[in-house]
Amino acid sequence: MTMSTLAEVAHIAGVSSATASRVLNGSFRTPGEDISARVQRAAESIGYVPNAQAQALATSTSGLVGLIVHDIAAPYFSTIACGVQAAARDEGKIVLLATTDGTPDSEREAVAAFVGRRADAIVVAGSRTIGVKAAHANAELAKDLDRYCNNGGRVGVIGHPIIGATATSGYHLVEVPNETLATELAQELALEGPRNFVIMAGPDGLLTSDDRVRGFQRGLAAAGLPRADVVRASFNRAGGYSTGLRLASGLRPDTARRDGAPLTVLAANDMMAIGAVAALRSAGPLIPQPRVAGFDDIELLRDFPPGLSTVRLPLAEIGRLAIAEALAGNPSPVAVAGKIILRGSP
Amino acid sequence: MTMSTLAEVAHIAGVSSATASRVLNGSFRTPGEDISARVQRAAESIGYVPNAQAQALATSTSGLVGLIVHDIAAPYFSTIACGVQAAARDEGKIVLLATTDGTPDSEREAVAAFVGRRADAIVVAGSRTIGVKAAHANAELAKDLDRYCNNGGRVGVIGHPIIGATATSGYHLVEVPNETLATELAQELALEGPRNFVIMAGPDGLLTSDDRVRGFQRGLAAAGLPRADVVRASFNRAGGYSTGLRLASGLRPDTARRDGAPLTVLAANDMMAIGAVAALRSAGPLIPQPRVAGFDDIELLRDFPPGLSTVRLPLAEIGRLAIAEALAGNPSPVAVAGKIILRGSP
DNA sequence: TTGTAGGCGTTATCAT
DNA sequence: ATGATAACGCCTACAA
Repeated sequence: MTMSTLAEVAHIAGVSSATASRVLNGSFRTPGEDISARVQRAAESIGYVPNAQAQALATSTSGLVGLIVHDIAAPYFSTIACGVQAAARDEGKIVLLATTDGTPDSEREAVAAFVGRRADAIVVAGSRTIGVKAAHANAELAKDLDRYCNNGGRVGVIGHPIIGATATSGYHLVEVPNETLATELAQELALEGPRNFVIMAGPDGLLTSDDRVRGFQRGLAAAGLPRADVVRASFNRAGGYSTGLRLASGLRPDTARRDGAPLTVLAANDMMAIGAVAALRSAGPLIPQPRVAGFDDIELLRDFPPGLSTVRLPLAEIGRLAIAEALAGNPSPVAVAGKIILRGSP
Repeated sequence: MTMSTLAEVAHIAGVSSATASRVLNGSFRTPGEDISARVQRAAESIGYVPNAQAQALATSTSGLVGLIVHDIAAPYFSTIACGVQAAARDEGKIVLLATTDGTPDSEREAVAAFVGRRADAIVVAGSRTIGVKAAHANAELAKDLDRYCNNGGRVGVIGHPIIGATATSGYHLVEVPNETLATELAQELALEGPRNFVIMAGPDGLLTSDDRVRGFQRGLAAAGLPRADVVRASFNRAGGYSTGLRLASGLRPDTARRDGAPLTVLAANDMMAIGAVAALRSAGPLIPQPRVAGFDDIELLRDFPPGLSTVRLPLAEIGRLAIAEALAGNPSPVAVAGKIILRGSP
């Protein structure tokens, strides 16, 4: 992996490397016409590609931005990544990707890798998890990010501030009104007639999930309904499927709720919702037919029958904002809007 | 973005930077116990994080791998990216992401950026497009990649070799039997009874799409059926939707095919398929009900009713292989297996 | 306008 | 075992 260098170009063109640098990478064309052409030709002839690492070292700006997600294969994150990528390209940055499964330890690793690369900004897209097990790693994560910020690094955070972060500048939050939107969705759904609600959530302590659960409960309360039971599983399709099976087994005709009102599952995200739908369907026809609502409005699910009621989040825009605000150094948090999407029959 | 340096650590610990380097980053613990501890403590105290760029410069190995996709938000690519990411992490590399929409020009840009960063390997995941418009850019792309290879770079390619590439080493191909699998799928589907087949494909010249179309036609021929019409659109849901609408309008009761056999759409990927399903559904109930088959077996679509017949590709494994083979320098191409998935009813 | 020289943060080759 | 010192490839005052 040894490629041609500026010095070689300069040698071929018969100029100093300073001059070569100026014509090839310098912003203003201080050099003269003829010499400039000579250098260009020399560079072209040997396929010179500037060593960005060396440039970064010399200029102390890497042109890199880091993106941390739980799982790039999940549509939620890949859509955010799309926005980040687009914005990064607009800014002439290139993106470093890390996936962490949401574990604070891998998040620390990812941050360390990005800081080591001297990324100009880091976007933390995945929601954090609080709780005793994660407490130490979270504290360390905050410490690492704080130090990065104090050294001039910018971090874009989606949804929730970094827990325990104290740096006074460098953090840029994209606020997502999860709780409010969840409240609205639950209220709308409560309007549709008598239902038995159950909430399908991610692990306790996963902030995004917790926000949405809280919102659902608030919405139900506002509609004069009792608190719903909360069943928890992993925050993805598999979690939705397994808890869906459990629910289905409780819905067999012989164990049907006495009031006969249909069940409505409020899932904390679309992936869980779709898992629940699949599980309920696998249990055969149920009467009354349960309904399922999700959150995020994953694009692929929009065509899914029966239509899933959900909350649309501008995911790509969220990603775009996270990186753009961070790079711009805009101090105040920005908020995005969501939209209740009511779909489906049964 | 100026952080503490090795020299600072060394100064605090009262040793030379060479020694500090050895204890902090050197593989073997040549230094003595006490001095080693002093350095560790010094590093910890100021939150020293080695500058990977400087390390890269000194060792001429960046620890970076590049990934080029058409669209990271598309499940096909995000699943591949997941495999790439996992394999990269196993190798201690970190991944650079670029999205190109499949245009050869952006692909060149991405390659240039990665080469500039001196990536240890580059994975080109998106299928290339051939044709007069792209000819020049493709040639340039091949030239850039060739040079990268000749300088010791590794490139992992998925599906098709780089068009016009001539470097004798450095390329590592993951073969995907698109044509064969398409043939099998078409044959299986032809077995299910009399149908009118139509092929829904991506743009002419998009290699992956072309392979699949060819395979479909071969399968139909093997089943004794005539060549199917090929309708083309963009290689995604939108393309499937728009051509689906066109098909639907040709299927109105008053224009029904005279032989009354149901229509089967062979879509060149799952996204087009799902778009077609949505379009056909939007046209209201049709008799006989058309069927749609896809390709890729996108995970989210597995729960989709009516079940889509499709071809399962081990996408994450493909990504993993592409990067692993490249990094390992394994000279011979590797092939992956696919699997016909028959699902659903009308 | 062009060239010279020093520095960016590490590693690696020497001596010591 | 440790410490100078020279690269690594580039940029940027500063001098010419």
